[in-house]
Amino acid sequence: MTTTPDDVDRHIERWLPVVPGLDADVEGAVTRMVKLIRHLRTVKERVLADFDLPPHEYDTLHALAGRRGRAAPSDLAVDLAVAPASITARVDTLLRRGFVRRIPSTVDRRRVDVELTDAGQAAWRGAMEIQGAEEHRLLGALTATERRQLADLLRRVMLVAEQPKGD
Amino acid sequence: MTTTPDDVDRHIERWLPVVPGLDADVEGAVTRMVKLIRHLRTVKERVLADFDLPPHEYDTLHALAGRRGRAAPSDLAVDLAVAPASITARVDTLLRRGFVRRIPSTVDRRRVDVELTDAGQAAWRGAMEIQGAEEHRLLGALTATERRQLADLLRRVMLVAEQPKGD
DNA sequence: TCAATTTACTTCGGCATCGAACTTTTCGGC
DNA sequence: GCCGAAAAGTTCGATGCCGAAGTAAATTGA
Repeated sequence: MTTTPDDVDRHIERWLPVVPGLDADVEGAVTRMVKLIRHLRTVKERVLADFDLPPHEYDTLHALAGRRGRAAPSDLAVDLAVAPASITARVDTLLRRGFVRRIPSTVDRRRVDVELTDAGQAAWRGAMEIQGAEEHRLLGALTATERRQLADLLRRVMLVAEQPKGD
Repeated sequence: MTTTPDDVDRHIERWLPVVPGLDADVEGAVTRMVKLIRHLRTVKERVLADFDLPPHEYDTLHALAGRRGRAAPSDLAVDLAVAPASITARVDTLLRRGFVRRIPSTVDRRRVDVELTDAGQAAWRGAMEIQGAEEHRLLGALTATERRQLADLLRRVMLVAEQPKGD
């Protein structure tokens, strides 16, 4: 019963007088997700700095690895939820660092696949192996059963988010 | 038992062969948080577009409102987790729209408080009242008890995130 | 009292992002 | 086959952001 309050409990207390209709559980869940994700992003940036990899470059390598080392720019744009123009810029700088190469398609001459080089693969894997340690540290606050519970609750919320509002 | 799989389940299945050591519950929880927050941000942007308010302008008004309509730029920088230089720029444009005014402090002439005007207050409140509807729609997938459960699980994770790693 | 330090904010330069316009190539209907 | 529409990728211009340097004012302490 006597659970320790966190930053978000204080946050909500501070906002209640300003917005009377506030639901502590809804606002609490959403705000905690925002802060947790921001925390993970911050830690990730610190880790990547040691590898001399800006986050957006790492993310691009990561997306490529997820496509088994080869993908079209438009695929990467979708996977990374980023404008196609940004992919062009990212690939340009990764090219200069020798982490990827551009391979013009022979069957469809509009397309130019992007491929991970060995150096790119190595850079990604090196940074990746440290990635996720912080996620496990945080989620280690829960038991295995509770982690499953959390993942399941979030899945049910996700399913609503995936449905367009009009349905 | 036969829960419907969501995008994240497919995401994890796709990544398992690439990263064998993947924990489905940890990765699932984190990825769902990322995607849910992104979804909420997207919807928020759509809502704000109707009010002709770029998100960062709204956020600034929101932070000001949370300080009861008056705050120092440095306070806003902390609340918004943004560089002080960005606050200057944001206040400049809000000034042009008549949503805030700068009030030089009489006691400490380095300080320049930022104050919400009536127009700014109205713009914020107007957009705010629609804000959160989507949060409630998503969290509506759960019962009140489950929402409390979710908030509680996330609080325990938050408490770990708040502690510096060195402890 | 006054010089050194600290604090508050702004200006500046560089980078990443985006939407829109553009080029090239392919596809579809007739 | 051929012409208009669609698609893939790039270029361009504008915007927001940040870190670092700059300015001005207050505080500290000898």
